[in-house]
Amino acid sequence: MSALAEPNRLHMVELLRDGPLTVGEIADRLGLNQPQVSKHLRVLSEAGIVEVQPIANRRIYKLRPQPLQELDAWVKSFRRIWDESFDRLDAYLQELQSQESNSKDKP
Amino acid sequence: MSALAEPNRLHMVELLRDGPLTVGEIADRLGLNQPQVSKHLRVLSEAGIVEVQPIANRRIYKLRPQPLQELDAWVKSFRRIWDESFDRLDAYLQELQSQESNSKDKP
DNA sequence: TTTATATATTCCTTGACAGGAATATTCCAT
DNA sequence: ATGGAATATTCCTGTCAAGGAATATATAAA
Repeated sequence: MSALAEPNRLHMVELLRDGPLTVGEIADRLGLNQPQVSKHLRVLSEAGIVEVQPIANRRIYKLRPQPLQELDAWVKSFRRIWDESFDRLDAYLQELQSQESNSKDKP
Repeated sequence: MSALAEPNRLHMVELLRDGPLTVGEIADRLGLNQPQVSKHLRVLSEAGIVEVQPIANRRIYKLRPQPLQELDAWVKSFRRIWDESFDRLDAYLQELQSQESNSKDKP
């Protein structure tokens, strides 16, 4: 997840959403110079977010599905927070209160 | 998204998935000391991921739905990458090739 | 075999950020 | 009013990561 925290890398991922691209193309479209793009792609690659296929001179990068699927699953685990109106604040307040009275009752 | 990049903060968010919690409780369950927890919560709060409700002495933190919804939407925009078998590598290779012959034809 | 193109790597510097320790603040209880 | 809990803030320090410039590597082209 920290690989996606860097803004330029996030942009790269969004670029690659529309299909594979070459290092140079990414650099062009994002207005970055080539070395930084290579470095960022290296990070994305080591995070498993991206994979590379060498074609002659160039290297074509494309997204790997798995990490996105995992992220999707992770986000889904929060669904009930907005699906049902999931507040639990009232419940929690009572919980707190009962804890306090417990510790008062048995000093 | 960079707010979630920090491992402890990610853990906090996962903790809060099960309901609101107090600063002290978060510190206990994650084995962190209180000042760091407050600092991380501040970051999460400024990122809009978390909101606070003061109750007497304590501050109860809970998740806000919106950022998670947005993240969900973002991830969904990548669905076709694994829904349909979305490779586009072949297409892209031909694209590359035609570009090259173009630049050769008009020197 | 030399030259050019595409990409990766290294070195350096700078800025941001996390953790630790100490302190400030706020509220409750006595 | 005073002491004590719960939380926030500040200061300091070390670490790490990003960007720039230069260079290395590999492949194609001449």
